[in-house]
Order: sequence, then C-alpha cells, then structure tokens
Amino acid sequence: MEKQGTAKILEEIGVLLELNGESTFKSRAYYNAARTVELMGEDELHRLVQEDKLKDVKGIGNALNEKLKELVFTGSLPYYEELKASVPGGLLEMLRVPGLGPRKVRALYDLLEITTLAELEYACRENRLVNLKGFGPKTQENILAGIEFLRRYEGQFFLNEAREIAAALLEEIKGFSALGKISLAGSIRRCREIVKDIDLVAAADQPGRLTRFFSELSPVKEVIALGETKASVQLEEGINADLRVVKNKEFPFALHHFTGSKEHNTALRHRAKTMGLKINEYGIFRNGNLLTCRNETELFNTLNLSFIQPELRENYGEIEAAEENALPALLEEQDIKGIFHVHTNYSDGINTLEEVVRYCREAGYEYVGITDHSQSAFYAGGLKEDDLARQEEEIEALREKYPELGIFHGVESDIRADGSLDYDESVLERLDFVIASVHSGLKMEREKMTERLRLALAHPRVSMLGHPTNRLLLGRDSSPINMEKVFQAALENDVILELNASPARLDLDWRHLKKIKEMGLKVSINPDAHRLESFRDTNLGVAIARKGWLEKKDIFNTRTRRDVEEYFMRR
DNA sequence: GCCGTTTTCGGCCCGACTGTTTTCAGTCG
Repeated sequence: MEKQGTAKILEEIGVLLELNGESTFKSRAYYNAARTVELMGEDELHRLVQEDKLKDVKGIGNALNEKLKELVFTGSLPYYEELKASVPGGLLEMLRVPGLGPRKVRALYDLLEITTLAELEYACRENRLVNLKGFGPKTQENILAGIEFLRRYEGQFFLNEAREIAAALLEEIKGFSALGKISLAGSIRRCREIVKDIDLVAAADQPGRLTRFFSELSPVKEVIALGETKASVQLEEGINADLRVVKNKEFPFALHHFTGSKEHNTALRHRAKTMGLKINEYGIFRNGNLLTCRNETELFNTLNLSFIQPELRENYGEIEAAEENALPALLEEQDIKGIFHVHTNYSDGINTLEEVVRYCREAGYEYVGITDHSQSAFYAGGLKEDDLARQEEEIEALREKYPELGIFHGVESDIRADGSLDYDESVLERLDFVIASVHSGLKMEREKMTERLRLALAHPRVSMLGHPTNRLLLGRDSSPINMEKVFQAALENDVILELNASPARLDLDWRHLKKIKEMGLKVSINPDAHRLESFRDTNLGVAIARKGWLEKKDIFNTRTRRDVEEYFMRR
C-alpha cells in the first residue's frame, strides 16, 4: 500500500480509538505516526520496511512497526477492520459537526443510542440533549446549527429552509427599480419536500441590468454564471439560485417552463403537438405565430385545460384531470381549525401546557390535542400512568380557565415490537384520543413491521397512526412496510392517518396521498410540535397535502370543535 | 500507542473558549 493510503488508515484508527473511549495518548500516537508517514519521501516507507528500520523512526514503536509492516506488505490490516466494525459508521459522520468531538459523539451513542447524523438532528429537535449529562440547551442549539451547516454544503435542503432563503432573496430582488414581474419557480414552487436550488423567473425591459443587480446582492457568495438573460449564483447559505429574465409577453411561458416538472412539461409538449401547436419557454406557437397569453391560466386554457396548481405538476394525472375540469379544490392554510400531536414539558417539549394552550387560543385555533410520549419512550421522558393522571388534572383546570379552546387529552403511545401499546386499556380509555407511533425497532423485516402496524391499528383505543413510514428526510429511509395493507387496516378500523408536518419527516409521503384519498381515508395534518415555533410547520403539511391532491374534506383537523368532539366520543 | 529512563512505569503541548457545572470537560486551532 502507498504511503498516502497508509497514513489515512493510521489517522482513522486514531479517530476510532477515541470514539471507543481509549486513551487520547494512544490515539495521538496513531495521529503522530500518520503525520510521520505522510512526510516521508516517496519510497521511504517501503525502504524502511524492507530494511526493517521502521522502528528507528521516532514515534514508531513495536506495535506500530508490526502494523505498518502488515499494511505495506499485504495492503490490509485486520486490527483496523475489526476496529471499524466495532463502531457504527454514522459516528464518523457525526464528528464532522463543528463542536462535536469523539467524547461527545461517544456519549450520544452510549446514552441515546444515536448512530447517524439524521438521528442526532431529530434528537436535538425533540430536546433529548437538554438534560443529558455534559450537554445542555446551548450545546443542542450549536449541534443543530452545525448539522444545518453540513447539509447546506451537501446541496440538499428541506423545503421550509429553501422557502425561507428564497423569500428573503425575492425581497432583495424587488429592490430593482425596473422590475416588471418576478416569481419563484422550480421545485420550491412545486413544493417538493427536498430542494436543490432556487429557481426564479423575471420579466424586465433591461434584462442585463437585472442579472447584474442580482449577481451583486448581499446574500450572493459566488457568481457561477452571468449573462444578459440568465444568472447563476451560490448564496451564503450554500444553496444555488438561478434567475432567468424574459420579455414581459414571454413571462407566463417561462414561468410555466421553469416551474416544471420535466415530466409535466414533456407531457404538455406532447399534448400541444397533437393539437398542432408548439410550446416552449417563450410561448405557444401555431405555425410559428405566438398565441398570446397573459398568465398561466390562459396558457393552460389555450391547451384546453383548466389551470393546474404548481404543486400538482408532476404528471401524476393532473393533465387528464384538467382536461375533464376535474382537478381538486385544494386545501388552504386557513381551512385548518385545530392542531393535534403537541408535546409539552411533561415529556420532551419545551413549553408548559398552559403556554401551549394560550398560544393556540391566540393563534385562533378552535382546539388542540396534547400528546406527550408514553412510558416506554424513556429517552423522551415518556409519561408514567401517574404523570398522565397529573396531566389530566391540569388540563381539566385549563379547560375551566380557557373554555373557548377545546383541549383534547391524548398520548403518543409507542407501538411496541409486538404491535401492542404500552399502557393498559384502563389507562387509555380515560383519554380523549391516542396517536400510535413507532419509535424504535425501525428496521424490522417487512412482513413483521406491517403486522405490527396492523395490530396497532386494530386496537380499539387508537385514533391516529403517527408518522406512518418513520422516514427522516435526507437521513433515514422509510421502514419496510406494505403500505397498502396498512391503509386497508386504517380503513377497516376507522383510524386517521397522520401527515406529520415536521420538515424532516413530511410523513406520509405526498405520493401516497392520492391513493389514500381515493380509499376514503382521513388525514390529520399534525405539527408534532416540541416548541411553539413548530406550530407553523402545519403550513408545510398543508403544502404537502395540496401536492397530494387533498381537499378540505379529506383533512380531519379542518373539522369544527364540535365535530371532533363527536368523533372522539363515538370511539 | 511511544518514550526514556529514576530499567518498569509515569508522562505525553497547551491556551482560549464554550458550556456546563460549581471546578471542569471537551473542542478547536
């Protein structure tokens, strides 16, 4: 093995030793040896090994001598392989978070069984680090910021992050004096859950001046390309932004074109062709003559289609539906009347029960459903039966104090490996509702996991299934589950499916929603809030629901307080 | 792990800084 590869392995052994809690001096010996090898001449390592003189080198003793000989001669080192196998791979990734070193990573693994960056981020969001020995609120915040930093430079962003960055950028561009029109386009406009860049389309009389103005804005870190009608930049946050400038009369066509998706555009071009038309980013043409459209609605109408909302443009049947004027009247943010799945400081939420209640009252909600973690979620400070009783008393008092808000007392009960819940029937029946969720044992075999969920859904006290696939965006795949069977079980047992609106989950996936709607299932858009600010994640859930064709009638928490009370009463 | 002997085991670079903890541990450069 060459010296470069050898040095890298020594370096990694040092890291692994630290993660394993070995003496820092031991790992330092490996770091030093790595440096020494790196600084050797091209053939020096080989020569020293051949002549058996490695031991004379300062910093290399018996142990390192033997290991280096093995590496150089055979190209491998069982000691290294074993060490690597003893440490979950994700721990090395976690070390890349600024402020996290081997000791803390090790502690997170030992105390919270965190093995990946995604799990770490989620643990932070659920405040699991706040009361951990050696950690605290500030560390948790720093780690979250560090993870965000890492992800940004990997070029993939949660929808909510990209939206916020894009909104700020849009405001800056509006400072351009001769701006005609401007709009977000691309995957943000289509509300994809993961976004790679920010697409903007503008109309202006002097496009070159606008692209230059854009390239000189304060959030711009680097100009990738700058021309008369197009500019491409990287922003400080690490995300790329593309601006395309067209003439005013071309704007609707460019907006449509750059909103996509590619699949939708392809299908639409095909349709235009069969109508004897041609469509591109500059217009719709018949025999080379532009057919004028003032906006996207007229564009679609020209193709004998009703207006298709940007969220639906994935070639998932929207063109056929638009042809028959059968597109759904999509859910609106203001349709949401109340919130379920809220954590308080009884378990791992930040806020007190009363703070949550007052917030919901002031936000104009008709009701809120409190669901802290159940007892087997010890990592989250899950509630024992006594705690639940204590919470019930406090809720009762708050109901008297704030009668205008409906307060439903529930619990987010862990679904255990065998599909059972972790309270007795007698405990559960005192609650208004129960969300059942899987939090551990996520990698069960597909048939077993499906059966586990099916059993939970059949439990008479379960009213909702929480984050059905258990995925974490940009970090953890969905558990292996036969979703068709789960949906069927939900239907048979009249259980509501959660659309978890946490930006890292957005679970259910929008690709499932159309099917769910066709089956007549009910969906509840739940923020899974652990702090007051997270209530606004609900709007992210609304965006995903829209993307999945859902209407007001499909969403449980668009119902009035009275309707919800009746529904829970019946169960 | 290595080194340097006090030849068998104790010391190994360190200061600033942060966040935690209440005197210090961990990270960074």
